[in-house]
Amino acid sequence: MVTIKDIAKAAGVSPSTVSRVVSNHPRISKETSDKVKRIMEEMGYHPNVMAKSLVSKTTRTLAILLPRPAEEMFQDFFFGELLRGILTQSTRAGYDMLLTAATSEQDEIDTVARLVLGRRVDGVILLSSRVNDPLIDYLNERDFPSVLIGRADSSHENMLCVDNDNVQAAFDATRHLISQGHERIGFVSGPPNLTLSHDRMQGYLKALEEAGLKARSEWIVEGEFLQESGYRAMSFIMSLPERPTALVVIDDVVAFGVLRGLTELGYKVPKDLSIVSFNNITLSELASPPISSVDIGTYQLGYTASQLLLRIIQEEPVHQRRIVIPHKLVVRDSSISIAPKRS
Amino acid sequence: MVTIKDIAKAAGVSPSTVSRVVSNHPRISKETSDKVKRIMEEMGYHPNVMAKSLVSKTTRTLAILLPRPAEEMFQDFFFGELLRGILTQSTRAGYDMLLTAATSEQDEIDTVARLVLGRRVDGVILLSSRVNDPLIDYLNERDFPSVLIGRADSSHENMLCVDNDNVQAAFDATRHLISQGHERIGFVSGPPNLTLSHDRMQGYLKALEEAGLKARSEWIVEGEFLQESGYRAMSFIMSLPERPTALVVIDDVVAFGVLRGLTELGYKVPKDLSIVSFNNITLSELASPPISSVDIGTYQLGYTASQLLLRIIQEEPVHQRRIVIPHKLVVRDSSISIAPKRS
DNA sequence: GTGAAAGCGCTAACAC
DNA sequence: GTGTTAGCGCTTTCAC
Repeated sequence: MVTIKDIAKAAGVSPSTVSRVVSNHPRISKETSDKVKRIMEEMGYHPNVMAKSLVSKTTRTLAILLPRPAEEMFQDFFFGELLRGILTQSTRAGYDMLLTAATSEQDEIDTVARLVLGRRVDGVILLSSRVNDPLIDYLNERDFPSVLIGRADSSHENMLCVDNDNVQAAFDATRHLISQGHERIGFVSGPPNLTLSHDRMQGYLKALEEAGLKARSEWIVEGEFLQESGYRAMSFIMSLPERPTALVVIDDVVAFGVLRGLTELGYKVPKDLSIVSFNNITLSELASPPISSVDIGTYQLGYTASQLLLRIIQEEPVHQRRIVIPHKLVVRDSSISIAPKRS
Repeated sequence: MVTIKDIAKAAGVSPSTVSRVVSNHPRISKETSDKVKRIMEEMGYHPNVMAKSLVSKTTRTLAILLPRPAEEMFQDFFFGELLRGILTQSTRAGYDMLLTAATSEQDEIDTVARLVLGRRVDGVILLSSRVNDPLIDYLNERDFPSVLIGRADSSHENMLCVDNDNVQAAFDATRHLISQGHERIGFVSGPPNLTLSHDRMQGYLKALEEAGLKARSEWIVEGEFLQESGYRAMSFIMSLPERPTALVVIDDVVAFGVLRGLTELGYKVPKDLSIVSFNNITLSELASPPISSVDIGTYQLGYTASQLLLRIIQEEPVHQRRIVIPHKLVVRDSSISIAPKRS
């Protein structure tokens, strides 16, 4: 392994001079600089990252903290897109990304403690936000540079967030169904401890209320971000004596489960049941029928989060503690009523 | 930031004793150990990762080198599953994962040089293998611990690989179509510089040859791992005066593009064209009709690669330089002939 | 402009 | 069992 000393010796200068050449120190003569650079090239010198960060106290590395259980996330295709957004931005800025997954709740805190207190990374990006998230508490207490993709609950007002307006998004989705003539609309939600589930539920309820429609608790089903979850929700809802004519579904993968179950049972979408969901992954366009979905700007969510985090780390001024990425409802066949239904 | 010295001072021992306690050195008295541990707990001590790796010359970090362009990979849903396999195993072993993407070819070498020569990571996992890959040369020359997910070409015999038997997999897929009565079978391939494309092409050709069927060059189309690529391939093939009755497609996403195009044009699958593809992502089961696909054990591919790499790093004996993960053809509606066709 | 020296936080001989 | 010392590869005052 060739070190700064080896270069110094070969160039007949001191280690500090070599160090200065590497970091483009202003008052270093062009000659020495050129000579040292040539020798570095010849000897294949590369600075030792660990030694550098030991003294500089920065790592030029960010951590991505995967939600637990990570399985769901990976299965959800929009994760790849999110990752791509994060990676593009941070690579461009010269930062590396560390991917970490925790297994248990305790392990989650331990992992982040190791990264934060062990000065392993300069900042973290949190994916998915739960109500009363202990991780957010931990990071907040220590003032560690971090940004959340999602919304922090009210006890964490000063947490940096990149999020969608999920209340509005769900409102829009529900309004759309109402505009198609539906009056009996159900909601298939995700895990109740996620702020995401909570927000979308609010938007759904708000739209119903504004339209003077009543929400019925048996038309609201909670589950996971998994296909099976959609399948189960569908089974339950279709077994009700009084069924909704349309469904707002928390996630495309879940909607796919609903769609699949309906098809198996011989129901037609949108004729028997209309569907609108969220995230607009490739899958939703490819389903048959194609699923109407709210595009949440996944790539931009990741890209912006990474950008915001770097701004904090580099102590640049941050104007807003919460950045809202715009959403857009993409209407497809799954929610277009040919003949609007009446209750 | 609380360091080993602070603990030493507070406990009235020397820094080395604290270091020994941290690393569970055998000959340290239970009393001091307990006392030091208690104080560490109280003061919230966590070892500085950088300082530790500077002296130990290990980082307990592995790099995942994303293929370029990474976009394709991310869009391909099986990437998430692969990542999950890698992450599960390495997290279990106490290693962190660094995710890196390069932009240009030169940048690719620079990136890996920085990681390798800068002692940033202990090993790398390469995703996707190209013919004559300069990265593999680079890593090989320096004897740097690395594992390739895929097959290295013949000039890199000693590269560690975790792979499928892609020749056999494509052979199986093609045989299946032949057994369904097809005699005119086309192949939609991926980028020609990937060993993967090459291997699957070989298997396809071999199956045709064994069955005494002739391969026709206009029935073989190369593209990317993208849906649009499948769409284009479909357009081309369906515009031929003499068309195949079945298609082997390099990847599920591409097959999806083919399927989608066919549906748009009013063709029926499998009646007008049968399809078999590879990877068996969730999508293939969900398509209509569901797509027959070769399951390549994606999770296991990632898990095993990570395991093998750690074995190398820890200098444990490695019995085989190439581990083959078994594949399995999952037959679905897209390739089941009700009425076998004759040319 | 460049060199000498100290130190980042930790580990690992070598003493005793 | 535990302390002392040197040093991992680098940066950064402080001299000159």
